[in-house]
Amino acid sequence: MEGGDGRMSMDTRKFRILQAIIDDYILTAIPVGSRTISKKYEMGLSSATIRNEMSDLEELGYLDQPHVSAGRIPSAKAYRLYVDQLLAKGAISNTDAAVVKNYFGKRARQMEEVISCAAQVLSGLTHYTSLVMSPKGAEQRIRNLQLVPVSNTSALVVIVTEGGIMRDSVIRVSAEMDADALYAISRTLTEHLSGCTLAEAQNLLGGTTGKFRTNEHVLESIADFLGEVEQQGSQTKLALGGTSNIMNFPEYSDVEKVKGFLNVLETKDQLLKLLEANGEMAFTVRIGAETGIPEFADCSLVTASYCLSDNTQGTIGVIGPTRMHYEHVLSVLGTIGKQLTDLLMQDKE
Amino acid sequence: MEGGDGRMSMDTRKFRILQAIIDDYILTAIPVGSRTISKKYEMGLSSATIRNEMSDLEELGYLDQPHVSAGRIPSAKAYRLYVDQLLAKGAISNTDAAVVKNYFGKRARQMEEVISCAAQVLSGLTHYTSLVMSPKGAEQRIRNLQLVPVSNTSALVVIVTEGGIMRDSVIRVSAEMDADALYAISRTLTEHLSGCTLAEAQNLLGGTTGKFRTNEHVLESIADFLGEVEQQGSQTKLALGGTSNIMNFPEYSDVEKVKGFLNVLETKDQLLKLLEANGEMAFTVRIGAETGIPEFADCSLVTASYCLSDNTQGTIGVIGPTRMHYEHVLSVLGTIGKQLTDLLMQDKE
DNA sequence: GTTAGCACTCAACAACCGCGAGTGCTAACA
DNA sequence: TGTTAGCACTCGCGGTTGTTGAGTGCTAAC
Repeated sequence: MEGGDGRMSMDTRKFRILQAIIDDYILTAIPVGSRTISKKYEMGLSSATIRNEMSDLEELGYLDQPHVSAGRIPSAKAYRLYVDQLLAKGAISNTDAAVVKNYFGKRARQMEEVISCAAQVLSGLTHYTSLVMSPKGAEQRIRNLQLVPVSNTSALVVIVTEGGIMRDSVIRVSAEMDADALYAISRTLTEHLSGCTLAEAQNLLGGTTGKFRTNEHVLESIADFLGEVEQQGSQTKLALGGTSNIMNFPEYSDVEKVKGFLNVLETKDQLLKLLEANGEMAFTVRIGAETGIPEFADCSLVTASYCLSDNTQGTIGVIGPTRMHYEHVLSVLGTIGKQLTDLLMQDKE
Repeated sequence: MEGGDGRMSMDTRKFRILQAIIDDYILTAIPVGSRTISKKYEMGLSSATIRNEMSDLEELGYLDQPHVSAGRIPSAKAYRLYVDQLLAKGAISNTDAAVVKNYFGKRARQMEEVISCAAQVLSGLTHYTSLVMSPKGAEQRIRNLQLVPVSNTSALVVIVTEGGIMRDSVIRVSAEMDADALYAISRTLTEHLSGCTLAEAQNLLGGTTGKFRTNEHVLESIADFLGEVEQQGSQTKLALGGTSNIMNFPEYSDVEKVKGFLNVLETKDQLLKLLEANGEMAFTVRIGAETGIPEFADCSLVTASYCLSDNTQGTIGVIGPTRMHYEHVLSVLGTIGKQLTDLLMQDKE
């Protein structure tokens, strides 16, 4: 057979047939037979010939057969080939950036809002489940700290860090402090703490009581708050979008499977691990078992990264069935990633 | 039969039997037969007698029969009776308040955080889906407005309103403003605007340019922001918890039903309408069709209210299958409602 | 190398059947 | 008069069986 003997390989015709099978299966989710290929996709070949090729493709590991009298479905290896070829070609078309830009409002906002908005856009455009992960909070240095009176006995602590990230919290203050007094404290604190990391600032406040001329209680509260902010900031944020989209695919017509899927999404640590291992690749595609999560056995995870500043980067991704519309997803991810980078870089200034 | 003739009514024995049926069905979700009742629940009556009573109960509309050779299931009317009697009895036991209190952190926080945290607690304790709605934002009066420098060309606007609700946003400012300049503006603005509603303040800023000694661009940005806050604040916030809990119930072992259910949850307007119509009742229970939403046909919605201040109240609620564990849900709702009221009242001061 | 033809396989679907849980009715009983 | 045992009846459920049809692999002819 073929070129002489037993050794058979992937020629272009086989590849074209495989491509057709993948395309059809992505569209319909039903095993595709030789007749379908020879008729729907004009190959100029009879079903019998296709059949022979399909048999070869199965032997090569690119096709699976659910049972003997069913059509073939692409194996993970097939998707891998398909995706690699897609990425090698490099020409990932760009989704209309204007559309995307429109989704995000115009205002600069808290990181969390941006993250969650991006997740909405991403799942809206792809119809899959989306993940958006903020960068691992690099050490934030304080730029400004200010107390704003809220009531007679409480004030709002606002912290602005270099990353442009702000956080606030209410603390109690003694009644005799008016706005000016609070401002005076704010100035002093900012003077001493600006440029410090959150941890340093916390130590500074905790250790040297009396150095600042105000009552200790307030300093203590602020120190506590700094600790909290640091903890919160250092842990990466994760937003999900379109979690129920998975139910639109016949692969998940079983409630138990859906439950398993959603459970994984809810326990975010697993996801974080998955998203962190991104490397410097523009795109990462994990197909089926490559995700390492049993519940995602017939899902693929496609991720891309965006940059917050020169050294910190976040990840955006999409989860859907392995028969995912990779080309479209890659295109959308690329566009939104770029968009997000722009948005956050400018925000920082 | 019974007391003379055709006219039959609900005596205590019938009631006890109905109660047993409801209890059993809530527990098992399978139609309950006469034998089960006479054996598992010690009535001192034979299955034949129970059978007669069940037949009567069906005629009275309290029981349904999926098909002739199956047991009976409680009708909506039965649940209604059951719940009404539960509410009349009044003795809704209190869930351990300490446990609940623990779930909420200690710090005072933004309304949204509290809302979403409450939803988590609620679904965690009940294993149903939970809804927490913030009160329709009553007109908020400004208490304080402050600009905090973020970078050379941008500042954070912090607004504190009487409700204790704070909001922030970044605006651009000209480069020559330092912290003191911003503080000066803040003082002036606070002086002029404190006590105003957000809308009034917006008008004031928009109309009388030049009255404040600073560049118009900043005032405009602040005015814009005020408008946004007002709009955001006036629309009620809604948080959900345990949305995927519904899949734990055999009533929703069909993916299509689950999808329908989750879709309703995602289009929040329907829910808001449902939650708003609460009245002054401590508790509201809507059973099956009473919800007015077809997708909730075999769900019940139990709501309770909490108070933010004397005149504004929010709603918390739970959605689960009609065979819901009402007693427990009412108890948890009561406790969390109280807890929430405390938390927010104190926060306000 | 390609293709028509044919025998074969096997999931999906429908029809069927027996089991058993549960009922309603009747007649006997306290 | 209310309660109960007994019995015939109903009908969903689970398992089996038969049929159909899509799809294959193989062979032989082109």
